[in-house]
Amino acid sequence: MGATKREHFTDKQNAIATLAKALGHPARVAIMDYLLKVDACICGDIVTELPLAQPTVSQHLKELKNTGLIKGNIEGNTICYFIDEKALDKL
Amino acid sequence: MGATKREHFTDKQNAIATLAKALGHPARVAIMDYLLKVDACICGDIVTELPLAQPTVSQHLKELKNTGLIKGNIEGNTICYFIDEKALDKL
DNA sequence: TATTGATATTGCACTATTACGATAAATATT
DNA sequence: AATATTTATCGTAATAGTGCAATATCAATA
Repeated sequence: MGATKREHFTDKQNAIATLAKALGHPARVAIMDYLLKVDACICGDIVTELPLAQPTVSQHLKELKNTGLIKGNIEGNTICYFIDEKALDKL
Repeated sequence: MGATKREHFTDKQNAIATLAKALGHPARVAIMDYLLKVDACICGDIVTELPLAQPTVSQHLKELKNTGLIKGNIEGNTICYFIDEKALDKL
């Protein structure tokens, strides 16, 4: 074994667990903190802000995006990330 | 690599992440659900309630206890688990 | 005290997560 | 078009988490 048995739990329990898991890493908490503070920013700012390499940050951003906590707008060369207020309400 | 670089983040960010991580598994959400519903119960009830083997449940209970979300009173042969209201307030 | 019952711990197999260098992809600039 | 800039993806090493059978522990009871 080794994999979480999600199918044995309710949708609501899985939904809460998924949201909680997304915030279960300090880097992702730090990203949310930062986005709350600056309202919206480009990805590069977050990479500068965090003590992690760019690919690692990109990976964390992807996870936050996948759980719907943040969204990203492509603006030419850069990507503007911001918190999805709807998702934030769930918390 | 592979381990979370906790030392690079603030205490608050790590504290939030630790709490969130504890709730980042549906089994642990289910345990909290159950304890909220019945107020307090003995460990065996949780094992019966969950679709997981006893050692696995015991492990999840340990994690919840370690993060301070629940507490356990030894009552003779059994252990009575209940939610720590103080910890719940943090959420 | 031998047995039963409840919970915890150990040991192990398996899967998932974290981190980062290298590199790709795509737009902007020269 | 060539180059620089920004972000994503790939590949991979290291660590962490999940689940369970077997077993240990410890109180209750026969």
